[in-house]
Amino acid sequence: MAAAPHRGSPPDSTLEVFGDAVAAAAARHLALSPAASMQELAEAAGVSRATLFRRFPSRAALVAELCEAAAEAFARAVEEAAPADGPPPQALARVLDALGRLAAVVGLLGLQPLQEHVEASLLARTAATEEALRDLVRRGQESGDFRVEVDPEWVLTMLTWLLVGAADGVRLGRLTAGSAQRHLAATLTAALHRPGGPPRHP
Amino acid sequence: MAAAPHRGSPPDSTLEVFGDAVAAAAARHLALSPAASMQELAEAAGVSRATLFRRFPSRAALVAELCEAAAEAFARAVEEAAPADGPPPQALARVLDALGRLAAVVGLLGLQPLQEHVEASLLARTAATEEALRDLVRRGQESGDFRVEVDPEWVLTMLTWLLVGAADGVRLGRLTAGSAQRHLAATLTAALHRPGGPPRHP
DNA sequence: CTCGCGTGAGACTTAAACGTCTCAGATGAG
DNA sequence: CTCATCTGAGACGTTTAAGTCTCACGCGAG
Repeated sequence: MAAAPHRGSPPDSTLEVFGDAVAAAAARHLALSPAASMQELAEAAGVSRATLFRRFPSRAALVAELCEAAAEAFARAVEEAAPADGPPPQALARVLDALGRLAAVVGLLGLQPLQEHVEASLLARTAATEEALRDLVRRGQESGDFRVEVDPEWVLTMLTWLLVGAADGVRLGRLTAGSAQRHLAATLTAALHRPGGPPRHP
Repeated sequence: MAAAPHRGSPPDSTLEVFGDAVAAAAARHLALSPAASMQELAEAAGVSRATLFRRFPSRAALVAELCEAAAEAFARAVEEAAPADGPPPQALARVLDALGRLAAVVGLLGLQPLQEHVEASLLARTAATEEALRDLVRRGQESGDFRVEVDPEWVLTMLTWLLVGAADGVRLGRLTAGSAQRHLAATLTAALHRPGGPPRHP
């Protein structure tokens, strides 16, 4: 009987990422339990299995749609943080702040086993975003703010997997969302910033 | 647990972790493809499905055994690095060196979806190891070598997931095993070490 | 040569999940 | 009131992979 419990103000940021409540609930459950069946996902979303199939033609389509929404959110967050603008340290801070808030939402979806072509499509969607982040790293290295010995590729790896780790730590109750976000930012900052002094512009 | 067929000189470090060649091959394939069927795993190991079932009574048993071997290797590597001995910076370096070499072997197995009780058993096995690592962090903080604002819990999270990330980066061809290991160590070191000066012992 | 052991091949049963379909009840608009 | 629509419940067929079993082959030991 509980179709759409629209109450006062849903503090749930997954909603705005995944569009509707069913998708959001399914995403949450799928993140905790990657092998969940359509039955389980329907229960988690509070609808019947039939309704879930009406909304998503197949399980693969469901997973693909959720992962694409997550990738989209990731890409938009980075874009809005404008990594190409202003001094690299500040740009990095903006990016980390934006991504930290996404951890709980999209982190664990990164673990989802995907079909080949879906994974390729996701990589294609985020390729430009990743390149923008690599550019930021290189820009900071040229300006003297960031360590030159850090591979931009490793920065992407850190970003991706520490996001997942933050989400997992929160899931296991080992970290709070706030502390995870702070530690994520602090770690990336420490890894990138040169220990000595910031810039020198000859 | 069958006997180990010791032949000439296997250059494959997965062998010594997983005991026999069948288990090692299955582990490698399972890491790349977490949803692989017994058919696929048998082919990857170069044996028939029947033989795979003779070696492992069920798929769950296979996954459990591989993950337990990985956890065992992780725990042993940390123990042998003696995190409680000597100055914290050196102890940390030993631990990171040992774990970096394990990345390719055990990293991706951490992603495996496990049954509840198996996961619990793994966590129980590694609890002491994790506590030893937390102790190392705290010891370094008390000695003034490490930043006090870093949560030991976050260090474990970083360690775990950057290990996975390193393995994944190598799998995707984005990083080489050597560079991944170096970056892993550099990142943890940068995240932990105090930027100013090492110790002060009043 | 012959025995015994392990392996590969493949048939078979079972279990679980996917995906389709139908039908009855609830709800809201006109 | 009536109709259109959406939903839940559940039956149903299909597929896929797990797990079991049998049998024939190869190979080394005695």
